Amino acid sequence: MLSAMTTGDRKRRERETREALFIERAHERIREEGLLALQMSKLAADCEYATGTLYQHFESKEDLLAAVAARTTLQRAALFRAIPELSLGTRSRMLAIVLTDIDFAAQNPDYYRLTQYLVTEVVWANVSAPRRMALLEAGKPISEAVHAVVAEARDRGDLPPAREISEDEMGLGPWALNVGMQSLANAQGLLDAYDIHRPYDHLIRHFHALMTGWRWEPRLDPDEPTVVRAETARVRAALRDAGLCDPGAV
Amino acid sequence: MLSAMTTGDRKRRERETREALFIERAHERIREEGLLALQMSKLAADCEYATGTLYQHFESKEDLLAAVAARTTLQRAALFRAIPELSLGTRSRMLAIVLTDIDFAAQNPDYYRLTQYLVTEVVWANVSAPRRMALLEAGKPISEAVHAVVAEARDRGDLPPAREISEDEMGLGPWALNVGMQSLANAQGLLDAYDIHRPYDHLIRHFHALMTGWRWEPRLDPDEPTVVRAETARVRAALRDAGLCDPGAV
DNA sequence: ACCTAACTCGAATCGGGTTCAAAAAACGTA
DNA sequence: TACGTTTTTTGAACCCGATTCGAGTTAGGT
Repeated sequence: MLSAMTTGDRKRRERETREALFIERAHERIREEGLLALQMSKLAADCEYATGTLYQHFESKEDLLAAVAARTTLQRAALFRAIPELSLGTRSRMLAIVLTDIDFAAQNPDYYRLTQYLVTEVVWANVSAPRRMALLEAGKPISEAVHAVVAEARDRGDLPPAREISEDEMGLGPWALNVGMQSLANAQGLLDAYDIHRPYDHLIRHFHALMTGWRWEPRLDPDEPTVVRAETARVRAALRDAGLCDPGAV
Repeated sequence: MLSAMTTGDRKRRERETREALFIERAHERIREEGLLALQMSKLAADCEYATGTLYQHFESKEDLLAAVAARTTLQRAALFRAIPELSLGTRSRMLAIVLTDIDFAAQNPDYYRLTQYLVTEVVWANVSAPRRMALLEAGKPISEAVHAVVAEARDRGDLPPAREISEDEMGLGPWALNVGMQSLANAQGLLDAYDIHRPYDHLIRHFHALMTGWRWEPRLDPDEPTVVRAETARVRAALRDAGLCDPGAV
């Protein structure tokens, strides 16, 4: 009885290790050769397993991709955990969240492309329900961080009391702005066609406009480039001091 | 010589008609059965042509999808042409642009999904250069409308004079907000997980926050639901009067 | 040592996008 | 109108890669 349980445990552990190996290697291959080049049989061979074994872990290729995305989302989400505790004003902490996301996207260009591809109906339809949930779940800490900062801002009076808008709905604005800018920035040739460069600088400025529009104090004019840049630098420095930001980030 | 030219013309016309037929039918099938179900050989058979003939018009399946998207983008873009001439304040005209887009998305749910799928690196890579350009080109009238409204707002003093931001870069904010909200709203189960409903109502409120943050007059508090709703109704009415909006829209 | 259940293997299957050699049509010429 | 040449159309064959599944292997229990 006891032995059955422990050997059972070992097998489960081994299974998880193998799954992690598949996910890890898949991510490497995507980083190196792109989504296009990823092949199930090649990946299996790479890990020294048969194709069929790979399919014991993932119902489909899309399912595997979702697992890769979930793993990276977990890493990404971890970056946001400590932000609500930063010794910065609430509005600056909100900026910290945006900057953290921008930097993460810059350092993991394939992550956004993968996510974008995944949530496409065609692809999403082939992801198993548990993995969909895992992916959604993995992002929760981010919205929790946003929620906490918004709630504190209201408590402190930095943000007017809610009338008909919840914390999450308030966070939806910057979230959508972020996602949208990532999409536009990633669409090959799109922004070039409009002669728009450095999209993330614009993201930051529009973010400030949005916050100021909601009367989040201290208000900051998005059209004061010097002030905007100074605030960005200040918050980045705070992130760096707290060790929440790779020194590599611009 | 003359005859050669005229018969050549006829052939070109016939070719274009056939291409339009393919695009039209492909769109129908996508509407009815979804992107997933579209098959090149089935589509060709549906139009009573051989598979190979279809490939005389489109280099690949993705190329065909881009053509479908371009056609719909042309229709969509046409809706924006007359907006700068509307007898509304500049800020309300900006809202008119956003509302028009929301309504179009609501009436053409597959259009956004298709576009989202198309700009994915994996898919975009298989679209021929001319069609990519055609798709980008098709959207130009939209950015021209935005450009015109922003320029007029500055002229009239509704919007402070540009410091370091062009008209297009100003329009980038609402654009990103729109695209982002569409993405989030389309990602099956995502917003539900955060208990967020009616994403487009929030889009409108965040839009107002963004505009107010840029000091676009007359400023409007995004957290005054009554005022926001009234303004939405007013602008929708103006669109309807000008015949720029299907009466079916909410 | 043997039996059985669970797992692993990879060659075979399958589906659908894409190609291409043959057939048909269109065109120009005598 | 008949004939050679070029262009277009055709759809069965090809190819690629995701997925499956029956044979072979391993591990646990007796």
